[in-house]
Amino acid sequence: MGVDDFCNTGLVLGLGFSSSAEVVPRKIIDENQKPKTHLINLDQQQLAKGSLNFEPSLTLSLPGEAFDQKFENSSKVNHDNYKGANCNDQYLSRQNSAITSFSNVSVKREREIVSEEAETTTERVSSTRVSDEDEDSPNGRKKLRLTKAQSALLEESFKQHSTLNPKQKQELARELNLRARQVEVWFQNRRARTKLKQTEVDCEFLKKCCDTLTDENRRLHKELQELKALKLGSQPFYMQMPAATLTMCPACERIGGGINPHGETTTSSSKTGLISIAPKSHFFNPFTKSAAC
DNA sequence: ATTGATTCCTGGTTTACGTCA
DNA sequence: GTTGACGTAAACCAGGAATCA
Repeated sequence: MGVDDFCNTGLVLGLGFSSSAEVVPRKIIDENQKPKTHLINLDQQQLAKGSLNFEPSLTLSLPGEAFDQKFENSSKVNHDNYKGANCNDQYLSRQNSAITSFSNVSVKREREIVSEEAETTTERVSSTRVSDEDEDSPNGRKKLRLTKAQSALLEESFKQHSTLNPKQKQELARELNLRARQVEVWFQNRRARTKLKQTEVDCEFLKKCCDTLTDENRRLHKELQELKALKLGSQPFYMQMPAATLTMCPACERIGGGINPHGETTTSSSKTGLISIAPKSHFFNPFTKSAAC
C-alpha cells in the first residue's frame, strides 16, 4: 500500500485547522446598526510570532464536499458596506498627462476619467493635496510614499476594520491629507498582503503536516511488515484477529488491541482465544500524543 | 422577471522607489 | 559616486458580484 493506493479511492482528504484568532466571517454591527458579515483578520503580530494555536482537523469526504468552506467564506465579501455609496470617492490618481497614453481605454475608464477631472478641479481649488505635487510628472504615475504617521494611522484603522465604507474612507482621507482613492487602494493592497501572508502560513503548516504524515505512513508500513512476519510465523492467535483491530502505540511502537501494548491480555473473551474489540476510529493526529499511551 | 448602469471587490500586473552589494 | 539587481508597495487593470432603477 502506498500513496498511489490512497489517491485512487475517490475520496478527498481535507486538512484544515481552527485557531484562537478568527478566520471565518462573523456577524458584526456597523455604524448604521446593520448586521453584516465581516472578515476578521488574523492579528499580524500573532502571525509574525507564529503564536497562533492551530488545531489541525483532518476530514475524509467525498469530492466536492465542504473542504473549501473556509476559503469560500474567506473570499466572500459583503457588499452591504457600500450600499448606497455615491460617486464622490471615484477619484483616480492617474494624472491628466497619463490619460493620453492609454489609446484604448474602456468606456468604464472614460467615465472614471470624466469624474476624475471633475474632482480634480474641485481639489485644485479647495486644497493643496499631494496630487498637486504631481503636476510636473512626465508620465503621470509619480509614486507617493506614505509617511510613517500616515502608515501608522492607516494600519490602526485597518486593525479596526479591514474594509471601509465611503464615509470612513472620506474621513480617513481627510485626516491623512490623501485622496479617497489613495486610501481605497491602500486598503485593497493591505488586504491582499494579509491574505498572502496567511497563505504562506497555511503553506508552511501544510508542509509540516505532510512531513508528519509521511513519517506516519512510513511507520505504518513498518507495522504492516511486522504483522505480515507474525502471520507467516503461523501463530494462530494472530490469524484469528482482524488486522483492523490491531493498534500500535506510536510512541513505543508496540502492538495493542485486546492485548495492552506491553503484552498482557486484558479482555475477558481471551478465554476463547478470540479477541473481540469494537473497531475504533483512530486517525492519528500528528500534533497530539497517541491516545493509546 | 429582465436588463443595463453603477459601485466595490479580488486577483494579478505594472512600475516607481529605496536599499544594498 | 555610480550602477544593476532586487524587494516593496502604490497604482492600475480586468472581471465578478451585488444592488438599484
